[in-house]
Amino acid sequence: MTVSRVMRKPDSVLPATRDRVNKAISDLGYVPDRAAGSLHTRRTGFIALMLPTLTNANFSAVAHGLTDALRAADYDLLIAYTDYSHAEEERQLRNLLARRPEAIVVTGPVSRRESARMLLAADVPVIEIADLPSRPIDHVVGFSNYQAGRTAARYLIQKGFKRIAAVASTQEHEVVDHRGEERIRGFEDELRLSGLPTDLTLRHGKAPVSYSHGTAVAGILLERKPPIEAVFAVSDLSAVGLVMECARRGVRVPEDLSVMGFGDFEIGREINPPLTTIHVDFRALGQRTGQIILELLSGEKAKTPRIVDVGLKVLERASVAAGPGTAGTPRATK
Amino acid sequence: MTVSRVMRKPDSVLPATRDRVNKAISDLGYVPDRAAGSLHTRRTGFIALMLPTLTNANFSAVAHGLTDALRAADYDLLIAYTDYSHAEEERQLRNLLARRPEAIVVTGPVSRRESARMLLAADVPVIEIADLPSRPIDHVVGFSNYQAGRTAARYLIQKGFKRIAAVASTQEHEVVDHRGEERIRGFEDELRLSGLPTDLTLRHGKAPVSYSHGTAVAGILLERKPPIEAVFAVSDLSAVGLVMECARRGVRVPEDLSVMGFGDFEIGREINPPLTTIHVDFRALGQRTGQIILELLSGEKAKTPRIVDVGLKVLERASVAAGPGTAGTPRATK
DNA sequence: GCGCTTTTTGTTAACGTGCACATCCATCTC
DNA sequence: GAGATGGATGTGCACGTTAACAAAAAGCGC
Repeated sequence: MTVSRVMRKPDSVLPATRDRVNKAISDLGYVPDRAAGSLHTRRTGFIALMLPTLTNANFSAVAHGLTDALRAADYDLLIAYTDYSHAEEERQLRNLLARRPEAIVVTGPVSRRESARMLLAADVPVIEIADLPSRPIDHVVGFSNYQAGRTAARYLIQKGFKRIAAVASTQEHEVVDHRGEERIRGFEDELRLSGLPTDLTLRHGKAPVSYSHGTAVAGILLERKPPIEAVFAVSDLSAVGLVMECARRGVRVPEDLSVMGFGDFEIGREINPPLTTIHVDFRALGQRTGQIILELLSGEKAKTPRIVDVGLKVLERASVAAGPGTAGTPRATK
Repeated sequence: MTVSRVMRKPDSVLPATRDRVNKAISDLGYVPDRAAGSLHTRRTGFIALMLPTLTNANFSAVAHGLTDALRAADYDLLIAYTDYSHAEEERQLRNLLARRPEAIVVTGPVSRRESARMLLAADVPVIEIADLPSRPIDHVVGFSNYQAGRTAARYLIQKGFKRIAAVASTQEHEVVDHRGEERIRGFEDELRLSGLPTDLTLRHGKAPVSYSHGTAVAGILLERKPPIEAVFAVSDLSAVGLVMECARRGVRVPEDLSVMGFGDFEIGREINPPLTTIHVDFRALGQRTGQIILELLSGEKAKTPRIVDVGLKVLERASVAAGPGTAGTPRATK
């Protein structure tokens, strides 16, 4: 007991005793067992974070942001990833709950009923991030992937393009990039509103998409007749692969094909031409999530679910030009 | 107790009872508390993984590989990252140990004496990964970063280059990319052995390096007189940034400057020209680490520390040409 | 130095689970 | 039908920690 006091409120122990205890701690290399402590205090110090994958800079940024916010408060992140599989999500969720996290952060809307039931039963704050679910379980810190898609389409339409394609992964039964699909849905809806065709959407491969996705779809995309004028890729990574493959084939971006991505990955800024994309501040999203968790756990829980939209913005760079529908390309008007 | 039996050996309970229990479990959304279980069984099911950062595809690959290997055995990964800071490493380590992991995986050699002492006192298998420490604590699954550097230098020297630079991050007191430094050390040693100057090494910014590191050093590098013929970057990411900046400046790679990276990041394959680099199979490294942990924990522990070198190989791509010291460039000989 | 207050240290019990053992009940054997 | 057998279920305890309380020690005023 005195040891416990030395570690937790050193001032309540006489300096002489404290020194003796500290010596013993140091000699033995004693580190208290938090599992045992948790059992008594009912506080595990775990925050669960469920991501589709770790191999994605934006999701890593969320983890970093969360850590930033939680570091001072001595919470540990318990990270799980699902590889975009619903079955795996449910499995991982059960695992996580067995660790009694004090809050649970899940990426995007929880897909399965069973998963949602488990979350409700766990009776801890649940924060869905990186999307705005139509029927949230509890709290939300995200942005509308649907609106991201519509915004992208609107941008390309305003630029004067008519033949606009989208590229995404295929939808398999268990493995679905739900947020990517929402972007595609918004994109196609916006095209429809402008009376443009939506049958140019190209699906290939399994989520998550990466550079090779873009290189793989480039061939198919470039063969389309009449030629496609602009493409929106669900992810910058695919968009970058596409731009690179265009360079290899001698197809000029944006003169021959305009390319737009999503996610504002660092590489998009560096390639030539720099990639026009949609930016979401994922690190801030993670930090905001962390702050909300701290508020919720510090007891001042206004019971009302918090819904935070961190927004998004188009980053105009050079991979999108003006389309044939405009008076002329910026180049021509100069 | 009967509930415990239903969950762990269902056959030892009468079907009728089992059904009743399962119904209650399902109604309540009961998930057993592993912390409480661990207290009794002395098995937490945690494997600790300490990484410098999550925002690095190769380290993420290690995590994925580890998970692959451990998934079947019902272990959970407890991931911590240090942002390359020694102080943070020690802090995180203390945190991790409080969770009583059954094995601890740390990236690279443990830098601080205090950290090493804690690991020893924890009395669980320790696996140092992604390097070959000269004085390992316990087990090792890695490769020699020093040899990676020497290999890179040897490759560039054989190509006929004389003025060869290296780019890396600066060494700050607390924030050091130790493995990157090892590569630079090996690189410079090999240059020295060939009587080449080592004063062309350029340091910039704090670890970890990324694309912007490459773009930032490009200017300085290209101003050197007489001109530098080839560059080795501690990371592909920096190398890619460098190649991109060269493209913007009209400097041809590899005709005007040969560039070599390390890590075989996916983007290196996609850029133009594709990046010559050193490949290490980080996913396999993670899987191998997982296998070894399973062997060690399944009791058949041959007490002898296991030292596994997963090796590395040069991936010859187009960003390195033949140097001025050769009879001619490959292009010329054709 | 005596009684009082305050500070420091010690004791007990409980958190949720699972092993070991105890008990119970149905079935079988003779 | 009494006793033995074996399978199913229940009970007690321990794991390492900490809150609450109890006890002891130290400080203080007169």
